[in-house]
Amino acid sequence: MAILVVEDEEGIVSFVRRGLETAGYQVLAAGDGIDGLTMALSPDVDLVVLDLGLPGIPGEEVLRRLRQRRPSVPVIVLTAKDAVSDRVANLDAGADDYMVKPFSVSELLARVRARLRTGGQERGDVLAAGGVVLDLGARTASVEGRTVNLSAREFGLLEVLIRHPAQVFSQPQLLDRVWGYNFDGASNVVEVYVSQLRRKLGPGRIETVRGAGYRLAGGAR
Amino acid sequence: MAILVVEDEEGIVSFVRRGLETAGYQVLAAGDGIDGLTMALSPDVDLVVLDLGLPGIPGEEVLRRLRQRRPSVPVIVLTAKDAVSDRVANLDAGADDYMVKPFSVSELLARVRARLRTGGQERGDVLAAGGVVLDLGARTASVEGRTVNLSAREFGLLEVLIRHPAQVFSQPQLLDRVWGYNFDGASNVVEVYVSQLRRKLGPGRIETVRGAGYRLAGGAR
DNA sequence: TGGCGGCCTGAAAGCCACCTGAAGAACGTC
DNA sequence: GACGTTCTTCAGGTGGCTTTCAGGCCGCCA
Repeated sequence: MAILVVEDEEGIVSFVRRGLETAGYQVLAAGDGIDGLTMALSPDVDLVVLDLGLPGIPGEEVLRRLRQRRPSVPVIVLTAKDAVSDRVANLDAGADDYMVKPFSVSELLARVRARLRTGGQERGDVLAAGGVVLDLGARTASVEGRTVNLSAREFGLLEVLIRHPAQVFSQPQLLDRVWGYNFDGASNVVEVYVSQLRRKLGPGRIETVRGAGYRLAGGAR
Repeated sequence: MAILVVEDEEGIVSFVRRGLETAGYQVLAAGDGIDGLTMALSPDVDLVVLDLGLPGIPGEEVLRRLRQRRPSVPVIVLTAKDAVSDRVANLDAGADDYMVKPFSVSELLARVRARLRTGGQERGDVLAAGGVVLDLGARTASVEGRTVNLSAREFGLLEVLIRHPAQVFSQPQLLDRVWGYNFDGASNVVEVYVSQLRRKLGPGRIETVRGAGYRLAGGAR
């Protein structure tokens, strides 16, 4: 886990650095807003500790720009002010948490942990196979990083397939698992939904095994 | 202040209990992970002392599940291991503090006090996600700096959603978490409240996932 | 090569999940 | 007890999703 500290006071940087490194984090530091913003845009940075009292660009501006480019990275703001209105203003501006100077290292650590825990990736189980990623908690799907909108049935069908990559499921099996029907042979719903899924996922993701059923292509991608 | 001790060794339980009760805390005890998890989910419990060397469910699993349901409760972990990697692993897994056996009662008390001081109120009194800020103390929400006041139900619903940004919750799940119904089936209260919340928060904050439930829109802040 | 059966897919109809205004019931306050 | 607020139920309306249907395609086999 890499944490970026954007702070101009040398003393605070070394003091924070020691605490974070002891707790097992990798620490990067930037002395002003420009450097801070540049470094914060790197995907290697998992969390940002940002001082608002920076020389040059105001910290609020750094925060705003960072939010535009990387909306999901947790940011903990350091400030000297403690008015409630400031607090709310900062949270509105995109900070995830807020600390007033002076602060203790243990307090910082607690907030870092809390942010990496909840703000980071609190997602339910994520399934991935054949270049397709299914987030069961957020109910989203993506192919090669591209987000795909799925309806309930489409999602259910893909979930069954992705839970058992490369395994072939017959139409009756899928009808049972996805639709809950125990009966009825005269419906081509499965075919229709496979067709729709293929259109959304792109070609080559779902394979037909003639006379047997369908499977998710499991190959390395 | 009620503290839950999850520990299978009788000796340690009575020894810890005596220390905590002398210091004025109310003490609950559980002998295994299942009981521990059940009791820890009660809102009466203000802090959890968790032994990782439990019979049955591994303590790490208890910790993980507890974090999903009650992200804000402070947890102090007891363990026999002292490797730095273990320590980091536990903190990442959701522990707020960490003690290696054997330990002294005074050390435990110091850590309990520290946790109840910082964790008790500081954390979790303001939540922010998806452009919405929830002030748990004032029971208000604000969107883009504009304050909106919410009724109890509205607040409860929004709190569940904002604690798990981008996660989709089904109507039965929300009925359970916000209304406490175990089951009903024929009610559209959730729909009505989502509708009211949308009116107050403005469009685009709460998304409907047809056939699955609702979620707080993440991303753009 | 022709025929058959399994599979594909566009389009249309029906359904059902969801939305929302309104009204009555429950609650708290004075 | 009267009032205002909040909670819940109800009913009508809407749109997206699901399913069916029909026609065409394609692989397999005689």
